[in-house]
Amino acid sequence: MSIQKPKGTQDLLPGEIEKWQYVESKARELCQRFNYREIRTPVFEHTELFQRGVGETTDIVEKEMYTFLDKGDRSISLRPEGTAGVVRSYVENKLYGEPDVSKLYYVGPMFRYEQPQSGRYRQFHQFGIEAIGSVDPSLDAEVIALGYTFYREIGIKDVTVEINSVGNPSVRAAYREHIQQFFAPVKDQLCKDCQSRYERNPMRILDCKIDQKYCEGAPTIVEHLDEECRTHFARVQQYLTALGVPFRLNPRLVRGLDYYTHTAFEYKAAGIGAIDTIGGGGRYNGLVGQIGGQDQPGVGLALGMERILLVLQAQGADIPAEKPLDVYLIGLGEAAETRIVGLLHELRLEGLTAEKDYQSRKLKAQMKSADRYKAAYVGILGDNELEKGEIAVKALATGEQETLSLSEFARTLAARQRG
RNA sequence: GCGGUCGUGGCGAAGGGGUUAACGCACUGGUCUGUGGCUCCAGCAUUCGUGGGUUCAAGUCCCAUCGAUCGCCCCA
Repeated sequence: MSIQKPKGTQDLLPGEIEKWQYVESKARELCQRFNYREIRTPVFEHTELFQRGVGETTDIVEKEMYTFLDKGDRSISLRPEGTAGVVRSYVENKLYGEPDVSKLYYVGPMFRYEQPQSGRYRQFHQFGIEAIGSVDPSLDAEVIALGYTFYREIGIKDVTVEINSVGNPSVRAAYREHIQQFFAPVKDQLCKDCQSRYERNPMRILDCKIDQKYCEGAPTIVEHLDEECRTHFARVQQYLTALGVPFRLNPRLVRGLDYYTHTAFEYKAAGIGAIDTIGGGGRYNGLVGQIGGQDQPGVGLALGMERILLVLQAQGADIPAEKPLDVYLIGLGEAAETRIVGLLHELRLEGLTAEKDYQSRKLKAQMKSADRYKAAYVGILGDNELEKGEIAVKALATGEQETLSLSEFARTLAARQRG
């Protein structure tokens, strides 16, 4: 059997790739307006970076990483998310030495070893931003607003923004105990998953679809925030309102990465089957220090490209397709075919999109081909035209045909197509 | 890691033990000695994901395996 692509990966072929290019170009353009600059970091890093950054006990690190030993016996992992690498680079390149907040964005592949399903792949792509160097809640709000604006501008409808505060480490430790106490009496009635969540990540029980009945009246983390956390969260909400970003408080929102502090948020939209999260992020004060830098607070987000495209498709959004051809050239006979090659190049140098046949097909087949390419013009050159120094030019849309002189052919069509 | 469904030409899809594997789309050629989109005609799978088994006989039944897809966990 022939070789197939690895499970959970995809080939993005012409026809599909245009959609990616559209979404990516919108992302870059938006980042420029918000003054975020691109950063490209390796797709693999030392495994330790993710263990320290993402967190030893997270699902991502525990069971989803592509980890291997390289020839120097170093443990290497394909990046499962973007933040750790960006923060590592921030530290390694001493970007904290710069006077302003570092506002960075990235677009690229991430890797997680999971069973694929709708909207989930082993190699998937994220567009993300990171703003490092400030605790200002207006920065949290800006990050959330950028994501929201992005969805709006590429044409996704009905995006919901959910926010929560997950406090700081000491708030969270205290809250964890509260919630364990709350569920302790019903612990044995909880579903199998929640029984393990009880130890590992009790906040997740609140998210469970099966055990909702036991969740009523459960303490929320928001009720347990200390003064500093509460103030920060309130300010973020004020700024979001000022920015015109509608949001919903979700006291049960918990993210799967350990590094979040204070603000956590997710974007949701329907259209990907069982999955509705299309992006998320939060603040990560403490992560930079954990990775070994002089401590700096940060906030960021990551949006799933595949999920964006799935939602766009589900909503029937029209995404720019491939561009039609300006000119298709047909040469009849050896002399004409030779001349066609030069003419084709002239057209291309003039900036037009031009093509010819490479399969020695009949005139009729070449016409069909031009039609498939949606060519605006077909140039037909035969012996009789060649003798007169002319070329027959047919406009496919109208069927009208004219004769142009070979010397001004390229310039004439270029002028028309540019206009 | 676990569970459901599915794997037949470039694509969509019939066939559910019996001699030559429907049909549609696309494609190629002809109808039209140098002009596309329409019509009509012709051509286009020594073979049904892979491996093994049952049988006189296997796309068709059984097992395994790989893959796709959807779901669980978790998330993008």
